[in-house]
Amino acid sequence: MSIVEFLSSIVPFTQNELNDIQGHFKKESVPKNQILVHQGAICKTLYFMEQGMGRSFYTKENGKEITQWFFGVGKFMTSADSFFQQTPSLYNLEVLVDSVVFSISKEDMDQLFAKYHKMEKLGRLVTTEMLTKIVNKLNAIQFQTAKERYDYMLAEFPDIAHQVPLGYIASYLGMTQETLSRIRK
Amino acid sequence: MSIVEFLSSIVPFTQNELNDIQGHFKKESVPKNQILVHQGAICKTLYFMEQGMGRSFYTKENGKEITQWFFGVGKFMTSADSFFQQTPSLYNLEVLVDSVVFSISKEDMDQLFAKYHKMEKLGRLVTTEMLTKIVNKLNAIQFQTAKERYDYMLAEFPDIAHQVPLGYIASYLGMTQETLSRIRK
DNA sequence: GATTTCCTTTGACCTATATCAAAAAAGGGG
DNA sequence: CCCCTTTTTTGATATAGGTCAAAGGAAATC
Repeated sequence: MSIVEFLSSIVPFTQNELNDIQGHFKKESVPKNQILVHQGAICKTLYFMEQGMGRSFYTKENGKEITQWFFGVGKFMTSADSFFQQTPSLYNLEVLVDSVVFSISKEDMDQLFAKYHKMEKLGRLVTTEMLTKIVNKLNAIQFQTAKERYDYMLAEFPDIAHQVPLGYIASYLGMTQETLSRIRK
Repeated sequence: MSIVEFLSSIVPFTQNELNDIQGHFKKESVPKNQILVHQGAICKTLYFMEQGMGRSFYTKENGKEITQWFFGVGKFMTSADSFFQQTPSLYNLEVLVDSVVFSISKEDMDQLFAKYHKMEKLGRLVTTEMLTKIVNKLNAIQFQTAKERYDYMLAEFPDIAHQVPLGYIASYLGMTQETLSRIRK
């Protein structure tokens, strides 16, 4: 899914607007395992995942990695907090397979928000959708058994669930890899 | 904090705009324990808490109530999902003490979003802030001990933490009332 | 002020999941 | 195709927090 298709699917931009907006995005190929943003750095770029997949994760004091979110095709990938408030990112942003992304800087994005009311609306809608998803995850984590949480994962990220190491999923779901391994049977 | 003060603190509206916007909100006094939205109903109204406090909660099959969020002075109170997507609410919305709210309907809100680019921006910013807070709660729930979670609660809702029944807080934090009681010592 | 209802604490026991350790399986590069 | 690394599975043991039950306190109602 191209960024133009994505934008159009949410808010009805004119062709001219789409051209202008698209001009602010830069298409990039990113090789597997590349880190787009490091924990502690300020995230200056928003990415749209055209092809591939990624995750955000942080490293605990004990060195263990905790996956915080997965990003599939057709999603915006960023450390939302860090990008929008320009504060140090709590997470690393990593591409999990060879991917193609469209990137845009904070300044350009702000410009688009300011220029197009419709873009601001799109921003609001996308943020609302993200909010809903996080609430879903929260409910899963807080009130469901390990087994049910895995089912939630399969439902939320069907395409991703079978393509990443078990440990990534386990930490995303707030359980150990051993537990997840036992559950899958 | 009045709604006008709140709006102005986020986006610089003109006096005319503020007057127009304020005209769409209705001031209401709501008595303690009143339910503003019932689980399963579509939430048609957004509330701004001028005075008082509230919570969202749902009732599990076994009859137990789970608090999902607390709303203090100067916050918007709604079942975000239900309000923005007009889908059945997963939660009840309840006022915990005698309160004063400003209410606005979905239609009026959409009108304001459409009329004022700045309002759309405000919507985006408020949603982003909420997103950040939910992520914080998620981290607390997922990776912290019961003791640390209580500390998070005290930090996030200092004014509310000491004014509501222990059970409300316990379920919000994903633990039993007994556990929370033991922790507080 | 007494009574009833609600809220909080305490105690004994239990269970899901964590931890630690190691074996088994899968995958990738030369 | 083999070796080395990474990932997954399995086993044994430990523990935070849950569950159930009941006693104390507090506070609303009459």
